[in-house]
Amino acid sequence: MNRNLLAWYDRHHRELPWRVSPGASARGLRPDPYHIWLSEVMLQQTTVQAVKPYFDKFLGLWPTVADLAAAPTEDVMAAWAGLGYYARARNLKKCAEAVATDHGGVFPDTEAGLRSLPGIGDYTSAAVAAIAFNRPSAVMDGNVERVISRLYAIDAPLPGSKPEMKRHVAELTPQDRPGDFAQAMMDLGATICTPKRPACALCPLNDRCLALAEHDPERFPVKAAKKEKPVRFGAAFVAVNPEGAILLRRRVESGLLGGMTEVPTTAWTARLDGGQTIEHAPFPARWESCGTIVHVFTHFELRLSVFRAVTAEVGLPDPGWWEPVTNLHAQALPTVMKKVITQAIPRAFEPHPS
DNA sequence: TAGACGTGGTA
DNA sequence: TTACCAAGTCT
Repeated sequence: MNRNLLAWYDRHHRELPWRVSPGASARGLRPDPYHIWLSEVMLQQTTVQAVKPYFDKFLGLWPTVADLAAAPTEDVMAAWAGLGYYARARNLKKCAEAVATDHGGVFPDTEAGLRSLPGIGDYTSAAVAAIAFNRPSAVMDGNVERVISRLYAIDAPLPGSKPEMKRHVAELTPQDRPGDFAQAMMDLGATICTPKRPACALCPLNDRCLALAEHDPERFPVKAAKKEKPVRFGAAFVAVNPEGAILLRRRVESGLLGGMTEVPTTAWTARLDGGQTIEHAPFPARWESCGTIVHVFTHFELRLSVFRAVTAEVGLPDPGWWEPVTNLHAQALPTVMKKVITQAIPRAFEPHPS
């Protein structure tokens, strides 16, 4: 089974910016642990395509973990803006600092050592240990869960079935080439053993897949039913001053969009109850309605009424600051806030003639 | 332990 | 268009 999978990986592995190809790996070339760690954190709940430009940007800005550890947190948050799950960026910075100060700038080379660092959980510690250090750790992400659940036709629903699946992964993981094995399982899940319409005819494991034998691989993995997504309402205020700057402020460090930049908004409530009016604007002004934007988060849908005003204000409000519209691209603005600002100022994020 | 936590792509 | 999904972690 491992021989089939690794032979398939040797021929069909994906070429990725952070990856050392299996041929080079066989000649003893190891990937940079910093690159592997950075890519793994970015890839948490995120697609390869979305990660690639961010990975390149981060390596350009911070070529080593020491550079990242020394960077201002606001710069890291701004560079991460748009990638989502911003706790990852906060923990990324904390982890880099821990590696720099507590580990002499060198990543721990064991699963347990990695697991103790901020933002590194069961999956990432196993993945970095296997891929960067060739440790035979049991690497299980969503791809591997799908592959395993089909190989063994596991009827018990996720996430309860995780321990059972992890035992199978551990038992399958070879002492030889464990890093390639982990990447092979994930590539298989991403390209062959896909959620919909898996390409079983091309699968190197199709001779031992119980789900295929049952003629319904799409039935796996079985998952617990999800809950309905609630709707929340609020208002957002885009103030433009005479110098062409807009009023921004920083969100608190924890929770939703923690540490990111926003325009002033009302609280986001479950009902349109009158708490979304211009009385809640950061200051009195001739606020004009610009319509609404809708943004869907993981656990709720947000509908924001957007207002715009041109003000005579140039002084520094407290809290907050005036940021030139021409410099918005350098801010730690999450996507929902870019939507709000674009609703009020349609060309705000277009390139400026200089 | 189950909920919080983003975003963009695909069918 | 709605629904699901993508290399999870933290509390």
